[in-house]
Amino acid sequence: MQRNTSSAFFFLPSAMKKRTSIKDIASQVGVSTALVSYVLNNKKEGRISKEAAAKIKQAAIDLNYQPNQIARSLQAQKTMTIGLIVADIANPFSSQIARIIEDAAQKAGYSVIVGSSDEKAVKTEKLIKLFLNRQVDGFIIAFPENTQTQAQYLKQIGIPFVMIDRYFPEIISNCVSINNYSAAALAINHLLQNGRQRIGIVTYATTLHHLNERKRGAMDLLGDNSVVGEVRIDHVAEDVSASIAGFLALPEPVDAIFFTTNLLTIAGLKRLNSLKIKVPNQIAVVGFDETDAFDLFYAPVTYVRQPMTGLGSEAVNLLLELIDDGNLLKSVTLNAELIVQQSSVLSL
Amino acid sequence: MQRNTSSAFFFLPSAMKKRTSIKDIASQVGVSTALVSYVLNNKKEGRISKEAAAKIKQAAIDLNYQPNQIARSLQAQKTMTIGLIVADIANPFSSQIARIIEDAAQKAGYSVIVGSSDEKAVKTEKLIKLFLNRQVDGFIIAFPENTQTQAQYLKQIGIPFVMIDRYFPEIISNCVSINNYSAAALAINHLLQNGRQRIGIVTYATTLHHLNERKRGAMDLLGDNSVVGEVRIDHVAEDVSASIAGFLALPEPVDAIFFTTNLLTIAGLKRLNSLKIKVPNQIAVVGFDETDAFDLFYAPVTYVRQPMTGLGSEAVNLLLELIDDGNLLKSVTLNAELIVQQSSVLSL
DNA sequence: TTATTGTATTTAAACGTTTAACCAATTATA
DNA sequence: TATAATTGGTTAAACGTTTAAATACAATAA
Repeated sequence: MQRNTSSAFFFLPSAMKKRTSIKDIASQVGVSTALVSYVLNNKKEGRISKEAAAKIKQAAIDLNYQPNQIARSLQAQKTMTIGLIVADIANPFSSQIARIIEDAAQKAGYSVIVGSSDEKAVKTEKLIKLFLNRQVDGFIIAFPENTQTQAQYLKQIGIPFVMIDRYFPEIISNCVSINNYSAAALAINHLLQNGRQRIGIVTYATTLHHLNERKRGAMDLLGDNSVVGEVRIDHVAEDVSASIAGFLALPEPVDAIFFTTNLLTIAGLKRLNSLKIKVPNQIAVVGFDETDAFDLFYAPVTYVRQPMTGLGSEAVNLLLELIDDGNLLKSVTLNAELIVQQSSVLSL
Repeated sequence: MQRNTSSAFFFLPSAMKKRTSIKDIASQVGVSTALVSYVLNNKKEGRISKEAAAKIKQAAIDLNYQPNQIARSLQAQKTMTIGLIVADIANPFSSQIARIIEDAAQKAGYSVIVGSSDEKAVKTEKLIKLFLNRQVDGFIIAFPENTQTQAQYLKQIGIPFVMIDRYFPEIISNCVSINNYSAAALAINHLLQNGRQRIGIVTYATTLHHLNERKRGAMDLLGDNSVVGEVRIDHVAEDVSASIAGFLALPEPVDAIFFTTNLLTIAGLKRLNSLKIKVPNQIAVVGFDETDAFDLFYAPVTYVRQPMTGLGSEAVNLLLELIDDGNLLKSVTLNAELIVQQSSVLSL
């Protein structure tokens, strides 16, 4: 019985055809695998005969050769892969950043593997382990609360990583973020300049430094006039409603609200809608982060716009530098801008 | 001069510490690497002495051993990785799907590597090549226009893949999508039942079958009463405005508009806003796909809701089945539902 | 005694690359 | 003519796993 390749193929578990390797090219051309590798990688230029090179290149095309990146990674001890951990890839802030990082990484020949932490320390740790096992060359991470241990671990094992958006002031490490304090100040100053006196701040009940900087930036300007509503991350709708209710029940009710994240802003606007509170007439609103939703609100929402492209591309740049020189220590702080729309200005 | 490990470490290009391998465990315990592998993978149970097993497990913990998934992949010819190609990960539809796929894949021990095609055939092809080189075990792809060639190529090389959302009727292959025809019919019937007579359809000028099914589902119900505005994908704002202008300039202007995607809906609402057209009084609106923006519109938008979780998890399930049995041929069609809100109903 | 069976472990090859080191043949140099 | 240099290529090891097959030893059976 004759057993050609196609009958052997019959016995494969799946219908998947075997891919051609450097070995196949070598045996077809009648040279060593080393030579094939040299030719295909343009190494040892000039030290290889034109004919051999031509034959090899042709065979590579004929056989539709595609290098096996896994084998390459194993040998090079480098996977050309970046692990990205965001809070939730379904959140527009995360997905926009992810997109920018994807593009920037791709330009440098890197792929990105993404995971969502859901703001949970355990999930973060799991993802880090998982990505480490997959031998990523470095991480870009938006660390959730209480993950100092994980950040320290990464430092300890010496793998390159950059914190994005979030950071721990007590851990010196590479970081790309905006100046949250002044971003919040921007928002509050704008409200004050537009005649608002009592400004409510809605933020998360959290130890996350970047959010607390936003709160601090706002409160430092408001002094005794500031009122804060704190929202539990797993009770957003409920606690936002409660915060707003609290603001309105004050002897001197608020005439403006500053929300410190996009999700809080959206929840807040929904609540204000259902309370039939007119924006900006009764209450002025300033949000954080860009989303389509803000533009569709009857009074398009004024918001603090983070430089997403800057954040993403700087994070990738920094990581690549870091991969090159593990001892580098560098942080990038960008500035946010205020996009003024109708939700905060009576005259508009 | 003494050269201990820490001084050797000094010469590494980066600050990265070497990870411990199965070989390190083997030499520390004084056994072969094979035995270590057997123990750590719980193979050959009962055929290994308790003491050896215990010593190995302890050493693995002491040395903080983490298996190298790359080496494993090379040997197993399986990377436990899924390649996901979406139109644009920054689009909420894509990122929601991505999130669900990420979770479902993770449960099965798979990681996901994502790429955005930007609706371009060339980018799709690039990503496919890239992911193939990275030896993904299978693909989940939302194919853009004119990528039949790429789909055929995947079939030809025999790698498992499932089309999600988009599909080519002429290519028999595994697919997970909604019934777009009846989804559109759902929207139109609702408008008709609410007394709308002249209904404009805003859709992309495209050969994408799923979108044309939406158009067909709508037009079949409307017959001669239907008017269609077609939007070029790279001129969304401009062409949506033109479409709406066209609808209004008709001898018998439209009293309702059905948008076939989320981006079109958002662009349309912005335009209606700036034209100060009252929704639903002057024009009723039905959109497609869920987004926060719809709820923040002054008349929360009625929309066709795709079962995102269903789509994502079915896609993963199907792909896993396919990886198991490459000859399987199966498609999953889910139904969409209509979320009725104020944008389409006067009485609400 | 020799074979047989079991148990515990090792050997060695394989996965697909890359690359330092080596080798053979030809040409140039002393 | 011997030797060095150049040209064009090969060998073999390595990356970190897995795993079929071999082996070594002890206990049991014939």
